[in-house]
Amino acid sequence: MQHSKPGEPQILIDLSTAIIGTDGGTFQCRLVEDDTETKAGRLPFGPFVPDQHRTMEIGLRQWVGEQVGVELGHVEQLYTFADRGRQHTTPGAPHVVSVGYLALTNQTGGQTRAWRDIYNFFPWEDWRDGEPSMLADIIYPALDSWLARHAERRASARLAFGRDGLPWGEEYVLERYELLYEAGLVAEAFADGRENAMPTPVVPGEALQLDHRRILATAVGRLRAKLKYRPVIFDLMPQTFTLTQLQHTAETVLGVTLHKQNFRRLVEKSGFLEATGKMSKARGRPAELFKFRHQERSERPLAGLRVSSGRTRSSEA
Amino acid sequence: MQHSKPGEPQILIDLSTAIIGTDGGTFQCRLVEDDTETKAGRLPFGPFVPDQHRTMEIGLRQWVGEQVGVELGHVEQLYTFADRGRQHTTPGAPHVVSVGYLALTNQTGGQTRAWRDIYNFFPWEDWRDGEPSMLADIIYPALDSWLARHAERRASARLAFGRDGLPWGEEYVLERYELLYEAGLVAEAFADGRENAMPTPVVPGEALQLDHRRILATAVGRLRAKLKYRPVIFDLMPQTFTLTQLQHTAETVLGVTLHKQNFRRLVEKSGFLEATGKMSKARGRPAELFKFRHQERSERPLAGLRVSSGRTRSSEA
DNA sequence: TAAAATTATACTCAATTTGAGTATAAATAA
DNA sequence: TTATTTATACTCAAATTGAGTATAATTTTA
Repeated sequence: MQHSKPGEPQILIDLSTAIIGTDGGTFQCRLVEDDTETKAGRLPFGPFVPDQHRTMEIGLRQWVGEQVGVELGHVEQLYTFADRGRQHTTPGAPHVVSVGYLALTNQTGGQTRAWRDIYNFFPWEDWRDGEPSMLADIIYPALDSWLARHAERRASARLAFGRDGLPWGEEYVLERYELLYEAGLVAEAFADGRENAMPTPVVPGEALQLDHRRILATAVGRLRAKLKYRPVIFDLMPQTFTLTQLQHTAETVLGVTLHKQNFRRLVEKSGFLEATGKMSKARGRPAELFKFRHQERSERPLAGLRVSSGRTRSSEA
Repeated sequence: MQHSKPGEPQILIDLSTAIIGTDGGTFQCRLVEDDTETKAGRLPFGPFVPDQHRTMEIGLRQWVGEQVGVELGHVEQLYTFADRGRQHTTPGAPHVVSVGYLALTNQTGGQTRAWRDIYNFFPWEDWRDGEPSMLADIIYPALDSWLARHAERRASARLAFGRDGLPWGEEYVLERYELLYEAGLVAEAFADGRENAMPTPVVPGEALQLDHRRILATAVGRLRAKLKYRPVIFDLMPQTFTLTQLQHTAETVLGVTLHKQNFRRLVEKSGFLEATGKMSKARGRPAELFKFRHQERSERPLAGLRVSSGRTRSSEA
């Protein structure tokens, strides 16, 4: 039939995991600390070794355990990336295919250097204080100039960035990052030797090693989309929490602000919460502490959070 | 770092594509004709050869072109399967990982032996005439007997099959198939040598080679889910079509019947359709022919079809 | 050829959901 | 003790959804 003959170049599969958590109002991703300060960060990753790993998930849990030792909640496969030119490119070396995973955790060490704010890597994704000014100031001009020479990509750009009156779809994180990459506006495009890449990245935002920023973008996009139809948000929460904490977590992930009273209504009606009777002590009126009904996770089929962004934080003030 | 040493077993990546189309009321998948009648069918597939394929999509298009020659519309990656024991298991042979793809087409040769009705493989998924009786007669008793010994899987089974008053979620196609596999109730479980597998498949439904029925289940589940928030249905339609044809296609894919007047309202409001002014000639009152506005595909962000099943076809009669 | 059957399309209407508030309560901070 | 902060309850109009009824334009059949 059509199977590869021996002697053909070896394929190596890397398992890379974007471990995501939140801490107060920050949206965090766990990086590996073993690299020098000067080099770009990286996600925990390692090869899939079929002899040792019965499944890929077993493999990734090994690498996560060895490299960062975070306890994982929800784990899901994201996408398999195999395009040439987005990986280690040592000639003669095996071709590397990377399988990206998303993992959620509720233990974030807010202080550690290893937990980084995800919006460092995608500053244009955080709309909690309104539309980031860098879009109009930097990204749109640069993108438009590239689009002038690539008219065929205009429709994708309009959809991804919500131009011409289209809404900003918070889940199109990957589509936006890939357009910026394609247009040569992010650092990785230069590293990968794209002919049109700018020698200095035009768009603000920190790079990661290899294709790890692409995997992280996939993870954030998937998480934002999933939040709306599955109760995954609870994997990011501590044992008990107030409704405001829950809302802040949702806002942090989605990168938008939500209407407080309607958020409560939605989430209370969903049946996922159980009041503990205890109260939180902070400033202002104490709030009731809730916990997630693990039972219900399998019971209720969908129900999650829909976005209907209230006012922005700035206009609230 | 942690890369695989030379001498470790080779990895081979297979690219397998579920090509899906519809023809009138049937939901079809393209199989390869090269196999003997007695053997189970298979999807077009072949290895990913990095030297020849710049991307996996290029690879899959080659195998599809050579093996079935169908013109593909929308193409999307589904999932990467790597578990041991679900693949060629010749000892010493390279470990096979398969990357499944979904492709949509509007050219289905309804007559050919190669185009098979998808509901042959998943007869429990077709609810257009109401709940298939095999669920109550065969599947639930067998599953319950297995669940008695595997209480930890009960919650998943309730969600997947909509037991105990939960709704039947038409998109959980993969979850249902995998549960049946796990319970040893489908033919592939026996072929893969699961200890608990029944020697004769308990549940009706034709098998496919290798893990191809699993890939097809993933494809159907993804397609059903996607139909609700993206205008992918138009990739299954001919150039022009009536609203009834469009509805039948949606019903065929989703496996449920829909309320006619509300379907019209939804789809007309969506802005994806353009009237051609021409009329179809058939029985009854002629219907207006519409075409899809390709422009709008990128304009409108989401909007698709929500399921709110009307009456079943049987209760309609 | 007229009535029956078939299919398409227009329109209605109540129930529910959503978006955007106002009002009030219970704490801490000035 | 008054202001500030945060939480929670409740309202209300607009939009969407689910489930019809009514009627129009064909073909089939008696």
